[in-house]
Amino acid sequence: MPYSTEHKQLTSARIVEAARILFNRHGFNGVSIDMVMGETGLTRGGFYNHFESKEALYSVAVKSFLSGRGAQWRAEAGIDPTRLSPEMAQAMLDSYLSPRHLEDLESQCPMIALPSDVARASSEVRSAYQDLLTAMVWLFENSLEGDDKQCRERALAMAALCVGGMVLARTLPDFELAQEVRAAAHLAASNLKSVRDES
Amino acid sequence: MPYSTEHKQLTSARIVEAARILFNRHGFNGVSIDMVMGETGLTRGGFYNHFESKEALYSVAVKSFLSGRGAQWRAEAGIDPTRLSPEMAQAMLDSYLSPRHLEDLESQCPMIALPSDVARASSEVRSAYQDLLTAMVWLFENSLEGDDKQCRERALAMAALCVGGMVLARTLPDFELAQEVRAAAHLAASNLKSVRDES
DNA sequence: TGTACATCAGTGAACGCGCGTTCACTGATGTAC
DNA sequence: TGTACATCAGTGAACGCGCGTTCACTGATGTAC
Repeated sequence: MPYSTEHKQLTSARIVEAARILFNRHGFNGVSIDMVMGETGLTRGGFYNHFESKEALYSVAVKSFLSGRGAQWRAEAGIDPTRLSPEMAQAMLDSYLSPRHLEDLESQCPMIALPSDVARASSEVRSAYQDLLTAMVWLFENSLEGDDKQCRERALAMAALCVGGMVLARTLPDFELAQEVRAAAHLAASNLKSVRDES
Repeated sequence: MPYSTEHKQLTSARIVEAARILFNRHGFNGVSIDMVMGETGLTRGGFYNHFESKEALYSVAVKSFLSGRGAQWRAEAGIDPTRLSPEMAQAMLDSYLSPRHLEDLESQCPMIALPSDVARASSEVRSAYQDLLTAMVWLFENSLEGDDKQCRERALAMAALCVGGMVLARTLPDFELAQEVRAAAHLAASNLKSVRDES
């Protein structure tokens, strides 16, 4: 039994982390296996000892965000999933819709970086992406107070503002306008925290 | 002077229209010059009589939406840019965030179809995309009533909900969840129509 | 403790394919006479 | 009206490159004795 099994797992993890960052920055088509393996300190051929295809890597890289860099984000923002409250929801919004997140091409949430790639990808990739959204909505939903149905509606709208606002801001070449969109999404999402009478 | 200049313009327009539909459906990388020209009823080589590059075509195709298929959408939704009102804003939201728009891969707004392609494209493409957003925000902003600053903020948030909600819904493999996101975005955007006291 | 061995992570050349772009050519068209 | 001509939209073969994937090989490692 040459090489411990941990050795291989560690290498896989390094590949995934390099891939997550590269995909975030350059999109699915903008990244080659060569780039990923080069960044990991390995060479092209070895890739297929670890993953079946480029697309398989992609879905693992998206999934890795939740427990990896995403967990770090949550910790930094002071979010504790066991003690949810409207203040916690606000902390998430402040972090997600922050100027810092808008500019962080490497460690941003993959939902922002890759939406149109994902919309046309395999069902495995799409379900990895959906897992991220589901987790986000769950956090919002359980942080809010009030009628259940309304909590869910507001949580979903918050998620749409978070992801949508950032995706949109990211595409705009005019920096000022991009920040305006981000700030408006932040304000609108914050206002969703408290209940209001519906039309 | 062989071939009238209109002949060439008409051909260009046919190429652009075929491209718009194909890009909408398959994304930038999913479409080849061959496909576009084939759809137009021409062959590969002639393309460069009309456009400098694939990316140049892309930006023209995005721009073409506003006055082409987008104008048709507006007409069908009963939107008259010369008679704006909160009801007009509601009509836009109803149309943009409709189940029909979610399923219309061909004629959907390009802002929904292509965000992550655009975020990494040339500045020409990005500015074409920004033009669409600016037009959309302008319509919302001038439809709303109340304090100027608040009108703009609400208009931007509405746009973020429209584009973001649809982009997000489009990526989700679970149809029910996708519709839930769309509906929640629609509700939240509708609520932004009327003023409310801010925190 | 030291040595032969089996395993398999990693190497790097090669394959095959798609596709953006180029280019020499064709032929339909409008113009000049 | 008819004919020769110049133009240029359109053709389709070819080029060149990048990249996902394959494959025969290498060599580092842990194990058996």
